[in-house]
Amino acid sequence: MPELPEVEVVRRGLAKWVTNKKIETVSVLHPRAIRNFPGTKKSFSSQLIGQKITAVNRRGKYMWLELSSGQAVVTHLGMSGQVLIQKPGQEPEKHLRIRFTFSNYKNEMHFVDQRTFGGMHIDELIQATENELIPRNVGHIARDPFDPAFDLAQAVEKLRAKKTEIKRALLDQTLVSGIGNIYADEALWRSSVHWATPTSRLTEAKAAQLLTHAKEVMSEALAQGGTSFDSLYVDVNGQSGYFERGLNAYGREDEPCDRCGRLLVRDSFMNRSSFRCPKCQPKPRTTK
DNA sequence: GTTACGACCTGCGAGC
DNA sequence: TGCTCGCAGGTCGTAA
Repeated sequence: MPELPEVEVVRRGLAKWVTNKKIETVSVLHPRAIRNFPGTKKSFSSQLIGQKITAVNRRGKYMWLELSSGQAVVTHLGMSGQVLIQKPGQEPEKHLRIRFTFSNYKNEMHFVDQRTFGGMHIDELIQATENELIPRNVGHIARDPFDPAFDLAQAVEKLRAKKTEIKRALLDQTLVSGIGNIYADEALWRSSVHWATPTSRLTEAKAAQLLTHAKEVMSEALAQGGTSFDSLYVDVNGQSGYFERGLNAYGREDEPCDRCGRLLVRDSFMNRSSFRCPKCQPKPRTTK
């Protein structure tokens, strides 16, 4: 599933291949892929044709192509989205949703998405700070730990102020962005914290450690090209990452804990899974 | 205002 | 062999 490291791998690939390329055609093949765009498929295309891509940026799991018009094509990969650079004339992918061609680049850019949780829309860029433009609809997303302007102390304060369980807070993109289910479980394992621990019970030091571990594990994943469990996450060339081998908790039910040897367990959490070591990450006595 | 939870969606694997 | 059902999970809208 694409979380921050996976999105960053894709962003880097796109920045390399599509910066300064001029959009010639845009074909929307599935309406859900542009469900956050208020116009039609035709108006989506017509607004983009002739525009030059000037940069590719990211905040958390949101990525956007900056355009010469001052607008941006905002992209979220959802659970199964991919952005691929493909040679023209190749057999289209089964779940190809949007195809871009360029007037000054022979290859095509394909947005492919099996589960259609991802999508693209066109947005206006607004001034976030003196030197920073972000799409209007990304304004509510907090800075991620890789952002040079990320403020750890402020993030710790926001996290502890939230009256909820720690994992729910880690997944809240308005507090800290980029962390999804996999890296939340990994950060919690590294910090020996149970997912249901109330945020109010975390000391400042523990909350800071947790966010530091989240950044650490995502940095390691990024260095290995991201985490892949299947063909659903690949870079712009269709290559999978290797970080699955580096995971200590996620997806490792009934395997021994790398720290103490106890068998890891899987809990049901928010209609999804949470993996932990029952010895290193015991259930808190109270969840209030 | 804040928090919790269901819906969205498709492919795969398990179970019958 | 073929069918049904549960599971995967990020985001958003709605209910409490």
